[in-house]
This record gives sequence, structure tokens and C-alpha cells, in this order.
Amino acid sequence: MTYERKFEALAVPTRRAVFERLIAGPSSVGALAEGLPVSRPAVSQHLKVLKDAGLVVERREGVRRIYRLDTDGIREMRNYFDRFWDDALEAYQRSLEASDA
Amino acid sequence: MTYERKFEALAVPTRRAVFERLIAGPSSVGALAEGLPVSRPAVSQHLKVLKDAGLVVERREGVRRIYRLDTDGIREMRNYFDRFWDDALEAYQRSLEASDA
DNA sequence: ACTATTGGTTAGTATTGACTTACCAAATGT
DNA sequence: ACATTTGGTAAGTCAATACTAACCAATAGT
Repeated sequence: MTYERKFEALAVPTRRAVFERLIAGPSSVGALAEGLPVSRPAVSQHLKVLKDAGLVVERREGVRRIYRLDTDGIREMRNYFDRFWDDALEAYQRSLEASDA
Repeated sequence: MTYERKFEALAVPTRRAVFERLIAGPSSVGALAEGLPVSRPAVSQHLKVLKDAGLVVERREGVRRIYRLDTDGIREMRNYFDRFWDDALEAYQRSLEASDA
């Protein structure tokens, strides 16, 4: 559930495509696979990685499994970025001032 | 200069380590390599990827090359994330309401 | 019970890319 | 001019992983 896992999960183009299709709303595995140029097992494997990274959650509905975004995981990642960028930019400002002196 | 490139650049642990060391301030290639368990050429290659992704910039200083964060690129990425997450969460809210109906 | 549908899992393959070693180029000092 | 320092580049290797095909498990309908 670390931010590293989320980074690595979203770095792969196909996996990012799966994730971004879920932005439009929850979907079954088969429906996701139809809109992508890879096989259903490939989509299933990507969903597992996304789930383990805390980016999506799964719900059973009969024989289907409906995947949707994990809003907590996403918010967590976003919060991390906010802090990260703030720190980075602040440190850079400090270094600029130091070299000006 | 797409956000995809930035994602992929930061997904690799060693490369992320290089980037995060630059948060503390600008540095030469050799200095970066000393603090990492990989060779100097490896660091050089990672810096090239980070530079091509628009995450760091380089400045020559005699025989040295000093790398520092590209604040514009970082800010751009952060802005993208902000929009991205907002859209994602909003779409999810919509889907919740739709399924409640 | 049998069939159909959905999707997770396994095994094997092929590609990608991170890394090292060796080499080369450019700037500085003596 | 020559040696030194710094770092980018090229070639080759090896490990990681995205993908497919085949198989299996579970649920729903008849």
C-alpha cells in the first residue's frame, strides 16, 4: 500500500489504460478487456496489480466481478504528491537563496 | 514532456532515488553516484531519462554538470494530478448516485 | 445434473530495460 | 603539450515482466 507500488502500477501503459477506463465508472473484467488490445487474462493480471497497490477495489455480482476505483488509495496518493511537491519546491527555493548569497 | 513519461521515469526505484536526492538540492553526477549502490554511468543514464521527461535540468559548471529539479515540469505534473484525481473522484460520485437510483 | 458464462491462475515466451565495463570527449591545471 | 578529472555513450548481459494459450473454479439457468 506504499506510494511506490502505486507509482509502479501506473507506469505501465496498458495498466494505466485499465485504470483510466475505470475513471469513467465501474466495470466488469470482460467489458474492460473488450476495449483494450490485450487478452482478458492480461486485464485480469493488471487488475490484480492495481488492487494490490490499493488503486482499485473489487465487488462480486453473481458470476461477474465489478472493479471500481479505490478512492481512499487515490486520495492517499494525491496527498502524498502534494506534500512531496511542496517539499521539493521549497527545498529548491532554499537552495536558490543559498547560492545567491 | 507528457505526464506518461514522468510517470514511467519515477516508477524505477533507483531513478526515483536519484530524483529524490535532488530534492535536497542540486548536485553533480559523481556526487549523486557516490550515495547510490550503482555505477556512475547508470546514474548518468537515469539523469538522461529524468531530463527527457522534463523532471530535471542540467547546467555546466566547468568540467562538472550540475543537475537540479525542473520546477516547471514538477508543477505541471502536480497540476495534472490535481485535475486527474478530481475528475476520478467526481466520476465515482456520479456512478454511486447512478447506482443508488 | 448438465451447460454456459465469467474470470482467476499457471506455464511458457519474448521483449524491455537496468546495469556494468570499456571507451571517448571536453574542460582544467601544470 | 600532457595528464587529470568529469561525465556522456556504446555494447553486451541478465533479470523482470507483459503477454498468450490452456486450464480450472464458481455461479446461474434449464
